[in-house]
Amino acid sequence: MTSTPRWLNQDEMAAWLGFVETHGDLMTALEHDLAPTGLTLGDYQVFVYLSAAEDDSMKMCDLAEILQLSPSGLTRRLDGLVKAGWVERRPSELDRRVMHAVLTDAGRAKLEHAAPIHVESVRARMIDLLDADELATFTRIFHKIRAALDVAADAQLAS
Amino acid sequence: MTSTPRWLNQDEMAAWLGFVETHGDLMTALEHDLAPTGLTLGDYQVFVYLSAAEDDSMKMCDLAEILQLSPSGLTRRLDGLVKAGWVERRPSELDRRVMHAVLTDAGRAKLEHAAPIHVESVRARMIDLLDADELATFTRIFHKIRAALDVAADAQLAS
DNA sequence: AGCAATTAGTTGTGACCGCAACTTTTGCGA
DNA sequence: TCGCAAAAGTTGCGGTCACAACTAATTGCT
Repeated sequence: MTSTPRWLNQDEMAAWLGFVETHGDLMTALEHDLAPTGLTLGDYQVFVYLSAAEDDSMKMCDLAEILQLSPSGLTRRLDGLVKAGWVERRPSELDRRVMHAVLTDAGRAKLEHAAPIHVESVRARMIDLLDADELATFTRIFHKIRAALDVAADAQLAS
Repeated sequence: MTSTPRWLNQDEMAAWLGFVETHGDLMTALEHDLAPTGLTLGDYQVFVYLSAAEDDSMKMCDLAEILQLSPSGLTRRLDGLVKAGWVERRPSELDRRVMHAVLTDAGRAKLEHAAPIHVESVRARMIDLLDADELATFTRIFHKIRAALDVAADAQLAS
């Protein structure tokens, strides 16, 4: 009953390999650009989401989900940020299971210093390379991929 | 002398976040699809490049570069494949510093079993979602990004 | 030929992260 | 109200990987 595999043709292979191989190098370059600030990309992402949240504060579980991190992964990542004095843990008063991660003044200062550097890095290595059409197509493509992943996850859940 | 940072506008932010966030989920899904074969994506990539090479064999340093892995990273990854009997280490006869990684018969059988599963996974989660124009744009975008990375690396080297 | 610089690969060390197990707290159905 | 399932977070453990230091072999320059 198995049909012949629908192998990738040359164009499809080029798209796939270009994507996979370039992603790694791009992230390495961004990490390198950000390094002089003393932050990793992981640190930076925590700052971004916390600074965008109400009271510079988020529940651990929400933060873990948005960062695509396991609960234990987030615990360990926060350990480093707390030790550096950039983030505080604050127990919730409403639900004593919940911990909030809160950006400190030092953390906010660190972010404000790093943000222009990181934005310029992302622009120079990706965004500014694309014209308006390319940007729109790029966004649409990943939106489609995301949607398919979500559908598959729902189907998995329903089984 | 510092000018106002050129923050990302809404469209640019959507493109960037869509890319970063979706990549992680996509890779997780591909890893999950491949898991029933007993292979990780890392294992699979070694197989792909070895099977495409002359004599199913590659020098460690070439393999490390194409896999975007440090020398030590490749040593450890091969350790697992060798232990499983899928790959052999063979010293070069021309240069006694060099080790070749060689696909075994068991490794080739494993790849031939896994390949259709992985290809279907990549198609379902990405390639088949794109029309011809999108595929071409996608390829062109990552080609641009890669070229910019290479230029930057050359400039770094020349300094 | 002979010595220095380079190259290939491995190992020690430490960072990061996921899974599973566990504790504490909350929510819900009988 | 009681009791059990579910949820939040941490810790132990194992896997993966990069950096630095090291060994062995080759290349190049004199």
